[in-house]
Amino acid sequence: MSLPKVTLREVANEAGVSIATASRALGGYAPVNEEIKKRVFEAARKLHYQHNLVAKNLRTRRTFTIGYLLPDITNPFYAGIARGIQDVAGSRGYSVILCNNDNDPAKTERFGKMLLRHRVEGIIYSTPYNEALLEMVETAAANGIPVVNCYGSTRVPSQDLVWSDASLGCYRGMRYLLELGHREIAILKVKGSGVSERRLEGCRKALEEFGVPFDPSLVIEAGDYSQKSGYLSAKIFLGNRRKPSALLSFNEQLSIGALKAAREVGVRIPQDLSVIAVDDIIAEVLEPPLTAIAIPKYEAGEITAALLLERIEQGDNVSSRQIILEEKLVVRSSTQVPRKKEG
Amino acid sequence: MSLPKVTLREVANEAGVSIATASRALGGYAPVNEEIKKRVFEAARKLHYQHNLVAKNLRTRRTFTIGYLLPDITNPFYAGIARGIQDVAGSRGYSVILCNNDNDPAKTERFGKMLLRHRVEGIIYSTPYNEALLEMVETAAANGIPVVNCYGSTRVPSQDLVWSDASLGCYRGMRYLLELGHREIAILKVKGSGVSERRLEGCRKALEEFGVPFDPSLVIEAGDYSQKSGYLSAKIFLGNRRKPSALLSFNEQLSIGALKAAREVGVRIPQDLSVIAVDDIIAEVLEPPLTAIAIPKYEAGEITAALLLERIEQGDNVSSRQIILEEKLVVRSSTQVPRKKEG
DNA sequence: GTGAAAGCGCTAACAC
DNA sequence: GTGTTAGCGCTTTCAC
Repeated sequence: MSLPKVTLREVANEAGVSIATASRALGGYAPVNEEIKKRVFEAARKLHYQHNLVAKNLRTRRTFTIGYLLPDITNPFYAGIARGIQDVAGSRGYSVILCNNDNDPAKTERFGKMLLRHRVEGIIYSTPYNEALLEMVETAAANGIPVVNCYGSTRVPSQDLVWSDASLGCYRGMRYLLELGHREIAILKVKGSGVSERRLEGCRKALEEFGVPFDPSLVIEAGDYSQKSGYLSAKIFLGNRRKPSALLSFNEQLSIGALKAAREVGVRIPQDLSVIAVDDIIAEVLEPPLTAIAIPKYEAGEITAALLLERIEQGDNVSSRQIILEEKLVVRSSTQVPRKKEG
Repeated sequence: MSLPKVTLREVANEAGVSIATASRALGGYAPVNEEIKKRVFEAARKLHYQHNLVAKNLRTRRTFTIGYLLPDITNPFYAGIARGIQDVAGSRGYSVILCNNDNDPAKTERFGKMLLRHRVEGIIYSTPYNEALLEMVETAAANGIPVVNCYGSTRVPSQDLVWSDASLGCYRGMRYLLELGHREIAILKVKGSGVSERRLEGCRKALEEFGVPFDPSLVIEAGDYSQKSGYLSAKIFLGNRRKPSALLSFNEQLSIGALKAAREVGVRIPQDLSVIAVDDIIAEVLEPPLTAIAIPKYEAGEITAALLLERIEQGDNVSSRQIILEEKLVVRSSTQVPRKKEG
């Protein structure tokens, strides 16, 4: 392969100056005679010189690279965050290495080590708790490389954290349903999920404000955040004698399953059942287009990256920050006023 | 920040051996006395030594890093490819730097240069043609770093190319409709798209095999691959006197728009109109679940990465390869036999 | 302003 | 098997 790699030495020779001068001219590290500068640039162009960042990084002990540890880039939620991160990192001259860990501790450990060895200058993570993640964060901290949490484990103490207010989001959704006149509102949550608990809090707060007693029997617990779980859970509550007039589900995938179940048993949306889903990835193209509680993934990514770069560049002497973004309600056609009660 | 960074020197001192021996022990570059080896590992562990890849990379002139140039990771199509790439790269010890260029020549140029300066060992691209892309590919080639095209510009000559057979995919979709008995089949393509032309070829081949004359008036040209274009185009053909019994659309987003238009004018799917879409990202959760022609994005990513790594490791003396994957038909409920013609 | 030289942290000859 | 030494390609004192 490859032609003889051209280094600063060649450029310097071609321009008839020392390596140091060539470096200074090209890198703008120190003032260089204009005429010489021109000669150096000309030589570099002519030889197709490509600045070797590996060498530079070794010498300067900086890499302008950060790592992003996420479950799966194929999940649009994380893709949104990733894009936000990359946009601000890129605009400030940093590259980012993506690591899909599938929430697998073994992969987390492998990638974590890899990032540290690559001497990334900072790490962002969006993954749930496990031992390997905790250890990664700790050794990173011990090595003085900042770590910021963006929708990742709340059980891992990290310097900065970016999330959105799950409680507020659901408070808003619930309020909207209550304002429409709904009083029997089913809630589709996920068992054992901390976020689900916070969402539930928001719901309760709204109910309280409307003087509607919280009814635990209207809370359905799905096994996980999947379409299938949503489908199965919805089948159960749709089969009950009790007919809620609205459903607030804590995840888009769950809602898709619920929609399918509703269609199968002839429950029309929104005429028979109003539906709100958390997250707004494909809600708009579903049938009917879903009223949704939108999570600001892209903005979260941007802000997270900004916090990280600040720590990298200003040094690590800032106290830890928690940024909680808002989740907004996007009203579409899956919600309407409830039908009058029969009987 | 940071504790005094521990280097091989410290580890060697701690273990009471030379730097070279420590390096050999840790890196497994050469046989080392078992007992000494143990001492070195123990010292490394004790000091929390992290192998410095920047230094190693400079010395060995390798980086085990590749670059992936794509339009936008937020687009599930590219996210699928990216995941395939990262999985095989990761499993073979390579990291990948993602670059979202939004098809913007300026970004393409910036990222291209950045990758070369980082001394990536190979580049994969999935972006349409522009001058900057062409130049990037050429300078990479000139520097001996292999470049592989995965669903990227067919106008840029590259060493290897991975695509799927657009013509075959649509041939299969068309055949399926014809087998069901459809004879008036509308085709929703995109103006000025090379892929669309190949898809059209597949359609014509199927029609020919069934002895059904190709009718250009059934081909609708959308302005681009967006929902809105699909909606507008569908509105037009649904309003015509001529009522095709089926629609084959060359993109999922187009189909979503078409579905919406159909609902608005009371055309039921599949009773009044059978629909097939190309690509299978959210086709399953649409209403009705769409029969789709699936594009093997993940597999394409895997294969592309494998080809690239092969070139990196075996050297560049293989002749160029073109891998054309199959697109498969996934039958769901948006297609059925046509209704009998009225009158 | 410019050049000589040291050295970032590692690996790989080369001797022993 | 092990140690000594010479770089990888840069940036950055330090002299001039």
